[in-house]
Amino acid sequence: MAKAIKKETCQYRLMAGKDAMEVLQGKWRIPIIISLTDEDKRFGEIQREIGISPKMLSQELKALEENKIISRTLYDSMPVTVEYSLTPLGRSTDKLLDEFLKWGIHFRNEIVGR
Amino acid sequence: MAKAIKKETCQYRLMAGKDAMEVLQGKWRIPIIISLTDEDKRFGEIQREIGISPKMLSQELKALEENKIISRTLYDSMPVTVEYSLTPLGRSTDKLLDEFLKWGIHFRNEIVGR
DNA sequence: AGATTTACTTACCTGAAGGTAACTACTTAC
DNA sequence: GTAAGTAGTTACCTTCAGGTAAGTAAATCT
Repeated sequence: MAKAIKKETCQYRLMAGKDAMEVLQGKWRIPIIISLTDEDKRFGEIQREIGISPKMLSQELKALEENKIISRTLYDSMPVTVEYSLTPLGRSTDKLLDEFLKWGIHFRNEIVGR
Repeated sequence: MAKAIKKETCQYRLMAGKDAMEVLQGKWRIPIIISLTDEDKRFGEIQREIGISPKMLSQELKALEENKIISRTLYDSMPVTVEYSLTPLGRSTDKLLDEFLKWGIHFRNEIVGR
């Protein structure tokens, strides 16, 4: 550990939380990952599924690619298609995602649904 | 389900993700919850621990209180102190928090630490 | 009476996040 | 050749999250 932050301390947990948030933060990162959890998808498919503009999608896909969460594959087949898929690191969010969604539903039942 | 979104569909998961993000989003929500996981704390204690300005802390605490994640208790003891603590709903983030932090560490090991 | 501590609030400012609309480039279908 | 679908890019604009700095109010210490 570079800055001598011991495991199990509050400071260590704060650092871990910050690290995770940096990658997953924002309106579109989690939705994109959810969308790609089902199956690999093309640009237009993601766009239609989560209702994002092409500009934002392009921008967020680039960021996720830089962080090795997703990968872009170009198929120079019929009309030239591009497929996005989760990398192993992207797939490693599955347990987190699961708890995240479970809690979202729990919260909705407690608060949103009064 | 008001809008007839079936469970297990992608749209349902997108909704759950959005719900959770709305509450947990931002630079300070997760850090505040982490800070209060250890033990109940006072305004100044949280402030010093996570390095937040009084304005932001006050603002975020109010938002978390409105969402029933934390509760504020006034002790009109010695110099008048205020203690913030997690509600049961706040404590219900424990598994999510755990996976979140685990993943943050995993991500750091994979990417940040090359 | 003056200084310090606790818990805030208020006013102001800046940059990043996100949105809209229009345009590009390539291919295939008609 | 022109329309339609793919996968984006570019320019511009608005909003809001977050930051800084200073002020307030009540009590306690000295």
